[in-house]
Amino acid sequence: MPGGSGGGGGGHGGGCSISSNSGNQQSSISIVWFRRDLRLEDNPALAAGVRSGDVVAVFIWAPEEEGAYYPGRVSRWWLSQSLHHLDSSLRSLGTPLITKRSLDTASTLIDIVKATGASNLFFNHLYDPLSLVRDHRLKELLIAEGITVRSFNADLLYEPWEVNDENHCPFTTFAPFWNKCLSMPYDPAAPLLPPKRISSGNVSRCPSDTLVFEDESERASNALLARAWSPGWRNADKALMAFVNGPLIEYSVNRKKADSTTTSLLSPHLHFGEVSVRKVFHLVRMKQLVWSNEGNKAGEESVNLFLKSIGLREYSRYFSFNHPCSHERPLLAHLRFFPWVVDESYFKAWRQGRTGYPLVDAGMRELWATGWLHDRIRVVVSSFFVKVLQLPWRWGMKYFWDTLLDADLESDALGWQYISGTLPDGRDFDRIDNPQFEGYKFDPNGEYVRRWLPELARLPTEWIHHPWDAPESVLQAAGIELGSNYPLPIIEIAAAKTRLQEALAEMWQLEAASRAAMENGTEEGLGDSSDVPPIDFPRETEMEIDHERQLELPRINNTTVRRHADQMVPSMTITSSLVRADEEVFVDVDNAAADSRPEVPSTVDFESQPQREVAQAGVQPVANNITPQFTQNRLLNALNSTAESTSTWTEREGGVVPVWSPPAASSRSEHCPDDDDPGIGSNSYLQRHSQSHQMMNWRQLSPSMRSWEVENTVQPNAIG
DNA sequence: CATGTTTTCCG
DNA sequence: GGAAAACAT
Repeated sequence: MPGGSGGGGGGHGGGCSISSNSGNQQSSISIVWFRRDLRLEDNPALAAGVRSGDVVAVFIWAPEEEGAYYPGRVSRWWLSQSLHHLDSSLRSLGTPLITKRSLDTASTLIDIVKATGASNLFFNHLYDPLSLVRDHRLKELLIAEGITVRSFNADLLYEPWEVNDENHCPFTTFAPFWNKCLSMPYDPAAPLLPPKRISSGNVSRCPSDTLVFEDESERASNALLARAWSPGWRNADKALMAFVNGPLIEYSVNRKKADSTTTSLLSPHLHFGEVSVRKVFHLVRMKQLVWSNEGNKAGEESVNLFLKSIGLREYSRYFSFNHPCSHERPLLAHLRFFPWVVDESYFKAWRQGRTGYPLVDAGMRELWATGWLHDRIRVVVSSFFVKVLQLPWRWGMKYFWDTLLDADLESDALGWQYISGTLPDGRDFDRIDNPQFEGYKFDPNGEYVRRWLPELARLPTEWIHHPWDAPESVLQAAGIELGSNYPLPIIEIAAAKTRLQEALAEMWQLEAASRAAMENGTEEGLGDSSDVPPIDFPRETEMEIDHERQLELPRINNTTVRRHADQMVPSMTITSSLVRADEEVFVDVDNAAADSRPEVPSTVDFESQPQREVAQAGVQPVANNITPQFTQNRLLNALNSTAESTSTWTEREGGVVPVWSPPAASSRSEHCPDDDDPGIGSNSYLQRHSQSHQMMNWRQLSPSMRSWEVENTVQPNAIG
């Protein structure tokens, strides 16, 4: 094995636990670095800080480090609210939250160390590719400064490296993974209680920066979010309790509904770590026990289903950890050859909810207006995106990232790969779901469509999910003129099916050609050139949106260079100006507000929706240089700073820490570190080519790691 | 009640 | 597309 391993400073646990200045553990000062674990309850890093003495609680805002994945507007709104909440609760226990604006997290942390005299740094693990690399590097830097660094699992039931199949290999499909999680020999760690009080480190020389999460143009839209959501860990806990004691029991019977009233609505809370997934798990399992004793079949079923969705979140981290480029490249190798349709007008129609398929359009408008979508509808719109429009899934993923309140890189990457059929257990590649049928399945009475597509509000249920079949007289009576008032289907499903067949044929052809080229040793030619280049998110995206919304939105002036693709959400005004009151299209807002559970606003003014094609050929020039490539380069640069081509594990106090070093830097710097990953073949490909199908990931690069695993069955979260 | 037929459900 | 479940005969 190539020696050294990145964890040079680490070695064994003892090596890095040498505290500097204070001999007395009791009085040492710890930095507790909050990231996506914005809670006081069941927060192992915070608990460790409190236990070892004085605490300096820190949040660092360094969005530039996120590259292409600068958080979207609604996501930033949530973050700002959540931080505010965290700050107040920390203060009530005795210490403030220090917030810092930074371009380089590591050096900011070192500055804080110097300003406060801290000797420990505690934080909880993250599993997205950027964090894996950054946190590892940062850990080494701080250790080199003489700081004790410990990190913990606060986000998962089990760390990714704990869950393996009988051959000690990571699972490549969800079902066995989740079965294994549910039958582990030890339970997930029990949730920790919040500290009773926190002794504050001296932060007088460490002032907070004021963090700015929204600009003027965003304020109005953001104000409306507060109507529907309450960020913050205390509120997350309330939401959890409300769900577990309420809708959970009906979860299984309600899963055919498109509306949000029966979902947990926990995902944004979970994304920011406002609630511990282990707490969710334990609570839900208690319920399961009770219902199982009562012989409540439906209740048990509900719990299993709900836990499965928790499992998917868990799996998304697992997946990201094992395949650090999962947000950028398909897992199945042959998918690299799929000829995606790079058509920005399709993309635009999809974003605007003007595809001509009511269920899809309703979903896209809900997403646009509220930052929220029921999981079912996410599947509908994304599957339409990939299978019917055949747009590159990464565009869709990026749009979700920009618009969803619970945007989550790992979950969304998994979701889009699942939909795109790029996972071994993903959806069938060649079958297209028909939005018309799904419409009658998830929205049998058309209520959902009518709520979000006022222009179809008067169409009878019989035609609501396929207006193109409706007789002219019916359309007239409903005030619909297809093609002007509401679009005709952007693509016929039948046409989409044949087009998909053709595309797949082409994909297999290219794949075969590439493989042949490889075998002839002429991989230069086809192998390289047909490697899917990173797909740039269309440049004008954010601009178009601005233009189209300009009537009602205060907008950033044209010359401003937006550093990120973002959405501007139309104002949601409580109005009946557009739709007559007697039509009952809109839910009474007061009633909605009276509900104690957070609810998506149900009233929207769609006056702003463009009613005719926006004739706009001129694409605004915009410097949107933040593309996925940018991320890749960043990742690679970070990786290149550690020289060894090996990966290994390092056990440190407070946790097992993944240490990730890349394969030796290749000359193809534009590629992902795991670019040589052959991915997994389809079944047929797999049989033909049994060697190359293995999931090559960085874990397999290191034989040393294997032996480590065998020797150590440490529970990483066991602290104290 | 067994058997054939249609529908539903897939992570 | 194939298994399981619901439905029909």
